[in-house]
Amino acid sequence: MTVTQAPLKRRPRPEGGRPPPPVWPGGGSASPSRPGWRWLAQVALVVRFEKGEELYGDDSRADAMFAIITGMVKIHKVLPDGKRPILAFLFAGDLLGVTDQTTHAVAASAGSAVTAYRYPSVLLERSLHQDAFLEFNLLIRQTLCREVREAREHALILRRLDAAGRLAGFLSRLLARAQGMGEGDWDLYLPMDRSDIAAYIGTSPEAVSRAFRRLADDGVVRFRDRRHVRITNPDGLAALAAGKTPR
Amino acid sequence: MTVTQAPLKRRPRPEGGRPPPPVWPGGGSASPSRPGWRWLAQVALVVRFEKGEELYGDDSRADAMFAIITGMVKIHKVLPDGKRPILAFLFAGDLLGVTDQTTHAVAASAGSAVTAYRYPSVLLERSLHQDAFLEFNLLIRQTLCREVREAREHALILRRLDAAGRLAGFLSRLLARAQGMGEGDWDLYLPMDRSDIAAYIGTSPEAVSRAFRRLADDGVVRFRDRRHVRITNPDGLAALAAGKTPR
DNA sequence: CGGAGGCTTGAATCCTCTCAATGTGCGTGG
DNA sequence: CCACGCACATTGAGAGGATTCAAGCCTCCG
Repeated sequence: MTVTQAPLKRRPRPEGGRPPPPVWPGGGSASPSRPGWRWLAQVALVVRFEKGEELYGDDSRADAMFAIITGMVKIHKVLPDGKRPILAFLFAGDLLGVTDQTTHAVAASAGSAVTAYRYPSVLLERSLHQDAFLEFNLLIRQTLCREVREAREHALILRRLDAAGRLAGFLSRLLARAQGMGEGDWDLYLPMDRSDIAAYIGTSPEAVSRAFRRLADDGVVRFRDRRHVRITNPDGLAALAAGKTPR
Repeated sequence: MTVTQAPLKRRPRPEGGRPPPPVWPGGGSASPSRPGWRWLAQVALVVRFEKGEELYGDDSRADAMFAIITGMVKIHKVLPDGKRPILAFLFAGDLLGVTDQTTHAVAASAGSAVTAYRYPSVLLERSLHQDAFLEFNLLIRQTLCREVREAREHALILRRLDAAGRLAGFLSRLLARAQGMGEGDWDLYLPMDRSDIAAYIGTSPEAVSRAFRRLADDGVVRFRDRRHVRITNPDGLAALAAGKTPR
């Protein structure tokens, strides 16, 4: 982790990254036009992580939370056999590290180069008063509710047994998120590689490859290159995602 | 839903149910000895649901939250094909219906006869002041954090491909919960039937049956009857649950 | 231009799912 | 008190899809 700078009077404007679009930390994908958590900036440090670096580890002390400015973060667990199943992908604008325990139950690592605000809990507790406290609680609640929703959608994806269906569900969520943020219509950038997708939808990279091929053969998607996919048949994707072949 | 009574000056003491033990609504399995949310009782109605009745439906208005006094509640989603995958089981002491949206994203229905406190959001908003508001936020945060943790554990269970492993994971969580509440050591009561378990671990009732048989044959568990199981080899169960055959 | 890593494809094996039928337990009614 | 019936639970057989191991291909970067 690299501490790039301490915030001065104003939040610095992040330079526009290309694939993952920068967004103000607001805790939600739906509302970049939040009242603004200016008070949060008082205790924020801007930090940078290289791809693969850990923001925090499994069972590490929960001494800070983060707001992603640019980049992609993977939430994962480390299993006794060395597997690292991915439980969530987080992007610009997302908050992570929120808990009510003294230790994180999962690990977070940078899926790409990541810049983020870091909010040490100690400083947060000290600096929160009155209105700020109220807004903070609102923010936390929104963040946690979103985490619950996303975890449940993830569970619904994982229930499916056919890899194509799971992949379709995954793409649907990525698409919904991108469109919710005013992104380009049907063009999707995949910030993660095949094995990350596999670790998220609970299958092997080979199965992901085959599922992509199937979707492409069915005319549901079309690849520009390995990381850029265009949804050519949204209804077909939705049908697959909705559970044509659920368990 | 049946409104049994409006709370008077004190929270009524629920008569001791046998299989599912009654617990004060405290929002967590770990802390029945919470400071007590006495102020919550001001707006609470005690309601009763028969087995199968819905506490709230998919996409219904989020106009109240509940605290379970006795019984078991299933959180599920209704899929277009009629399937009703179960996302969570909730028991005495659990809070449900917490959200930051105007509508629930999932449905909740009684898995057994259920008595619960019902807290209409309108009344909650009106009656929360100062200290109560602070405690309320704490309660909400704890509840949501727990939901996130449980949803993630659920996802980890769903990742596994062998039915025995998934069932072991499910039993482990049930056991941890029971023991966390000071329950009998290694005897487990299953408040749900086989198809509910199947709907939760993402498989068919037949597979659940076969997985149970396998666990029994391996000497990991032993059935007294269909609903009472004794963990005869906790280490073996943990080994299976931890991922002997993960994906 | 060369190498390394990621991605894709191929073939054999295993497991689960589905469809059916049988067995068990509980509640009801006679 | 006993017998019946319904719902749940278990068991069986066949087919389909996924996982695994292994090898070849492509792309990107140095």
